[in-house]
Amino acid sequence: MRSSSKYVTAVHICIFLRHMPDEILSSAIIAESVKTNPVVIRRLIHDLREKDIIKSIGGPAGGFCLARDASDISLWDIYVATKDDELFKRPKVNPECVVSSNLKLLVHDVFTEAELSMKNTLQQTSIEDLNHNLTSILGTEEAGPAIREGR
Amino acid sequence: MRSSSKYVTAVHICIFLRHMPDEILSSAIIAESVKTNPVVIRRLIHDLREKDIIKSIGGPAGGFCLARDASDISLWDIYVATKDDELFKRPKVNPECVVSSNLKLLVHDVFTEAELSMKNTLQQTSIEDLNHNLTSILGTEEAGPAIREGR
DNA sequence: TTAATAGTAACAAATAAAGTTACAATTAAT
DNA sequence: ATTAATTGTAACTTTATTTGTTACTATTAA
Repeated sequence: MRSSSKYVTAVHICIFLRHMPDEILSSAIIAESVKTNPVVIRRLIHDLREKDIIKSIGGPAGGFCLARDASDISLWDIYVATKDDELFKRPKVNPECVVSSNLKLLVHDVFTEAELSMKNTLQQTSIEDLNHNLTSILGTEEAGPAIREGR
Repeated sequence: MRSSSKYVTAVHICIFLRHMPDEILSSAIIAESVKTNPVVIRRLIHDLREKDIIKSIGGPAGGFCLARDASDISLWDIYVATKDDELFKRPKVNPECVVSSNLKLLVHDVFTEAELSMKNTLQQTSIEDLNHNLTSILGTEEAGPAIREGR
């Protein structure tokens, strides 16, 4: 996994779970698909569980599946669930400098507005939409999807 | 400077240069204000120079100033100048997985649209606007701005 | 009771970012 | 011309963040 690709990896996992419906997938299977460690997957899913996007089942034959309908999970929902920092990180404040000490206040409104305008776009695409597109892509290829499922 | 706060630091520098008009500020002075090393400032300004946002003057008494009118430098201009990665970083592709191998294609359009909607917002705020707001903030405080200029 | 799974903490390794040193190029002042 | 202060940039070091790993407890189906 590349640096801080948490969000896109979470999107990957959600599409993956939708694409293999009616199946409970273990962190090991998901980790194979993302090419990472099962613990990394369980950690990432922790955030998605809190927002009721993915649910987990314990015990043997346990694993993960979407917590609600894929059409009810938007890219914005996943963005909110996985973000832990501000969209634009600020350098540490220098109280000696009038620009630095007022910077947060100066940019707050416009940065908030920028994030909200992004929200309007990301809200409009659901995991169901993305899985639908994926199915179309696979359908137009010569070979059937089966041999490409790979895991 | 905190991790990857390049963009907001660039915004800081531009406001700082506008706030001290008719002055050529050295990387040492700017570094003091940002609480970092002069070389870090020169490196950051490199990106802004390429986009004609800041210009540099060599030799003794050299330094930096805005390359064009502050009202003609928007937060979007600075965003474009300083960004070096995609807005949402993707994990490395796993060609064995149909979701991973098609992920870029699946999210490309909506992520591009999200960035464009952000552009619409960031374009509307200029360095002139931010400096104007800063001046208002300082004006409403009890003490005059002079003793707060600090550097 | 067993075994396979999730949840999570603690730690290690890898990667990325920031800071530092050093020096060539430029240029204003003398 | 010489000097000195500055930018530009490369190379390297340090620090911070992210990712990966190990180890363990809790849960639960068989």
